[in-house]
Amino acid sequence: MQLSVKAALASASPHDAVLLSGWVRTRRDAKSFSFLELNDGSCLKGIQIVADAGIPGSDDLHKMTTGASIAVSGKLVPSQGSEQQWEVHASSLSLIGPADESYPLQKKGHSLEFLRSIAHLRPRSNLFGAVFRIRSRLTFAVHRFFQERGFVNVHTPLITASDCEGAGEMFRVTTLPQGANTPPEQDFFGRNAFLTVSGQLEAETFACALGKVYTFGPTFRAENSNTSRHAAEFWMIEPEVAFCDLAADMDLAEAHVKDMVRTVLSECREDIEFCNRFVDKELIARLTMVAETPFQRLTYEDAVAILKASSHPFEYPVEYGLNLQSEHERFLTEKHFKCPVTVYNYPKEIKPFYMRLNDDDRTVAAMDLLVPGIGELIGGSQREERLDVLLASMARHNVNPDDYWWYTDLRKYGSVPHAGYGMGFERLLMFVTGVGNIRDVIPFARTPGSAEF
RNA sequence: UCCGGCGUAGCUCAGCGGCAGAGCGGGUGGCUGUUAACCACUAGGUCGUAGGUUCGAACCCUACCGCCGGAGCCA
Repeated sequence: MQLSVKAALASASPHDAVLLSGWVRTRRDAKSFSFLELNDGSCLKGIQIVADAGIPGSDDLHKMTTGASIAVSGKLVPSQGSEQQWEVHASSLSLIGPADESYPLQKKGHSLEFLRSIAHLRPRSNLFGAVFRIRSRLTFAVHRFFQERGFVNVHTPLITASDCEGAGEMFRVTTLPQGANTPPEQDFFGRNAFLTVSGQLEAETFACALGKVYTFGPTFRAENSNTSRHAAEFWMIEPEVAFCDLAADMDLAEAHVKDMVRTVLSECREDIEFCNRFVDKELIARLTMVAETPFQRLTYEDAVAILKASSHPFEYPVEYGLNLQSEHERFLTEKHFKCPVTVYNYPKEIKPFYMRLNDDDRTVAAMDLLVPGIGELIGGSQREERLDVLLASMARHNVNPDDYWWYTDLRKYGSVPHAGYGMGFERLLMFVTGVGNIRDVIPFARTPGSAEF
């Protein structure tokens, strides 16, 4: 019977004939037999293979070094060793693909920086195996969370012609030859085109038809930002809900974060425990707190008051009308409240044109959800649904309404209050694994000056 | 893009003006129901690149490249 290592380790009873295949992590030879640790990626742990000298295939044992791929058939039996419940007594071995002495992964730990330089091999390490199994499970959980609540998934375009969505520099998409000075009318789309920085505006059109929608896909930013929390290509989750105000939007965001955290705690336990042991010793305690504690919620104005009243020495000034800096956000969530915090109602001057103007005429219905260790995990808002107010806001932000005729149309035909937010999927992964660099939670990171693999 | 730090063996690092080093990993041999096994031996180097200072540079200076941390922008 062909078994994954995960299935073999979870077996309830011995088995006379099993077949496993995977990669050798380590081998220890005795005179008359060898121990092999076999890992196939199905789970964190490997299974111990006991191979007596002389069985079919044992002539190749010396080639079954760390990194080699092999197939093993034999019996699944209780282990005599104290560190595992089951092991396989091999009846035959088969070397599938050897790995010579240049194989770069050792049995012992490597730095994350080195593993980044061998991104094609790092999923074979314990940490990256765990991170990418969690990433997969969380991808599934995102869809489950929204589908269970009646949301419709929308595939918004990756190529867009809106050239100023207010979310940073964009990559241009063109088929024109390099250096050509051809007008955009002669380009592939008959105009300038770019990789999307957000599916929000398109998602709004679908929310104003299907009610509750979400997008979950890659987005692109051509910002030259060189930090551990930014990538040029990253995945974003963007729900958009019709007949929804900011309070309900914040409720959804909080439920969403809690659901993601509970998912990894219950469905990725072994991998999360590995992260807790080797990445961040506070991880499980923090995630448990997040799953169980209500999030704090306060206005931007109250947040500024708290920051001004604190004796904490901030590098940047705190003043109403200025953006909260990273150090301010982290003080609120890590030091002051010691739990996730949602800050809402920001001054209209520091937020984009599409956010709904509040009755005070000074603030917009925006919210940022801040979490310990990461800072901003979610940014969202109630959208401006009143055509005249939206047009005034566009004018204030120097946005040409003609470029957004389809967006303003939504306000002309059956306009409704609606709201949504964006959650960076990699930021979420950093938060639930404790991994400190975005390059280590995405399979092949694209950052300024770096697109190897 | 700005500020700071770091580039020495496959990996992690020490050496900081006078013979190029250690641990791990690799190879060879031994030993052992072992499990980051253990013991012995052994191979392995353009000290990031280019220039400069000096009798002499891995070490001091300059520029560039790369990486890391922080900041800005944001998710």
